[in-house]
Amino acid sequence: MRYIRFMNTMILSALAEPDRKRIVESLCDGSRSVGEVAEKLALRQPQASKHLRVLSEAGLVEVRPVANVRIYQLRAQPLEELDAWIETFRHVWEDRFNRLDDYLRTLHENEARDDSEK
Amino acid sequence: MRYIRFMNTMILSALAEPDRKRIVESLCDGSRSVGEVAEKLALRQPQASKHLRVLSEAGLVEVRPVANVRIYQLRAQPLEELDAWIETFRHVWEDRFNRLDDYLRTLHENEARDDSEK
DNA sequence: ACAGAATATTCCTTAGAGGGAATATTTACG
DNA sequence: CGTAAATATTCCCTCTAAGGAATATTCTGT
Repeated sequence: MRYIRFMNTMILSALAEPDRKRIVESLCDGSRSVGEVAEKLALRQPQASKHLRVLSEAGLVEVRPVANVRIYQLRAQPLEELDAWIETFRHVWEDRFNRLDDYLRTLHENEARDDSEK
Repeated sequence: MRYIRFMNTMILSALAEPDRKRIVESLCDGSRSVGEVAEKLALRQPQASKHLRVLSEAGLVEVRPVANVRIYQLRAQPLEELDAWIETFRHVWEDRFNRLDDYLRTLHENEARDDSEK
């Protein structure tokens, strides 16, 4: 089976950390400085910085230095990739025939040894 | 800020493990027994079993015993949740005004101390 | 060049995840 | 009931990730 898009697990593990997921969510409505992120999410500055680093290395955010402040904002690409990847599974929750397929497959499984099915 | 759907980080960390992500992808086109999963992905049986357990606890798959075989298949709900969650960010890669917004916000940031803006 | 923000990094420690190997469990079947 | 196949679990070990505290770095303004 072939998948349309490449989906890096780095993105997923970056998002798998609760605080980092919160950071990403908080950046959803605009960019923020490290201090703002830390304050808003009640994180200590070093932890905010570390998390933002991981997010940055995963490509989920990008930095922009402004005065003596660093503004972080979401990057579109990995989010789009994730969206495309999950799209691959859309049929799982839309196809009504999945259950039937699986049922037939189960029977097949069950009688594979007998080789007696169609 | 409020988010439409609840998105469990357990789902994300389950998917963050490369082999587990492969398992999920391999279940995309139908259910499979543990043995099939293990063979197809060149995993040892115990590891396949352990990974499937984690996926199961995250709600990503469900089991169905058939004969002396256990058939695993994807569950729709968490995938749908993930889709809904990522949907929250759609504007990030669609809005053309994001950059402008961010630029304005940057200026705001820069002058916040002066308290000179509205 | 200096002082003081804002941010990044380092070091240390700890908790948890994941693999390997061995073993337990379940189920079908004779 | 005993055996064999399929699967789950346990134990042990290692490696990495994450937090805390302290410190280094970078940038701005003077």
